[in-house]
Amino acid sequence: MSAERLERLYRELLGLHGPQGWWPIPSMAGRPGFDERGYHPGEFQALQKDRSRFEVVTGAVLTQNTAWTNAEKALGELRSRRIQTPAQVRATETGRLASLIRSSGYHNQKARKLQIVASRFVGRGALKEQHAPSREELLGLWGVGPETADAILLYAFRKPVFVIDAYTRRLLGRMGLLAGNEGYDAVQALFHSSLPLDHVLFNEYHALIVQHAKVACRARPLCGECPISGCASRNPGT
DNA sequence: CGCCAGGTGGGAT
DNA sequence: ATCCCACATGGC
Repeated sequence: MSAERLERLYRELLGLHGPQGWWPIPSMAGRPGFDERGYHPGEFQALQKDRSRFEVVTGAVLTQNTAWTNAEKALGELRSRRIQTPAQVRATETGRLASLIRSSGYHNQKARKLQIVASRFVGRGALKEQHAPSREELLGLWGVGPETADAILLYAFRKPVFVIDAYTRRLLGRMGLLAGNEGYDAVQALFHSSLPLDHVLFNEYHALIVQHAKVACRARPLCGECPISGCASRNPGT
């Protein structure tokens, strides 16, 4: 079974890269006007948790098919303009929102997506963990596909759902664990049936896959740098 | 310059 | 159901 291979892969990635600590809200430290946590001094503490959670939701949309650094800049723009709550995102004129998140790419589409997603979370308690939306409800929102829905559930609401992305497919494909034509849910089922349903584990595991895909299992793989055992793709090339 | 980046929706087949 | 394409910016 692939369960052992997925368990071993996790241990190897963790040993290789160390804990990743996703979803860290990106640090704005050093930027003018921000304190060491990226917030202006004296911000209302009680709202920080909701803001932080909503920022994770926002980040999940902004990073769609986009380098995280570009999404992070857009998040910084929203933060510096105090557009940090669902109501504030919804109330911002769409064109202005788009210009603020320009660095994330697809900014016109993403501005629209953000306002739709924001609308779902407007209202008291809407961001509380016990009020987490269902996966089906998220998938019903225009602009939210399976990866974004799962990223929101896992990283914002701590639900044990494994996030499948292009990196996951590439890595597992090269390891010989995927044929290549499996759909999203089938790949996810591989993880769900092989591992304990633990949101901390899934959080760290997905982050480790991304890190490994960035430094070794790249589009052009650096197999010489990669000690992962049993990978089928340690080809002669490169 | 070309390729790649933590996808998704819509339209054609 | 499954391909194909538009959507867009920034880093290397």
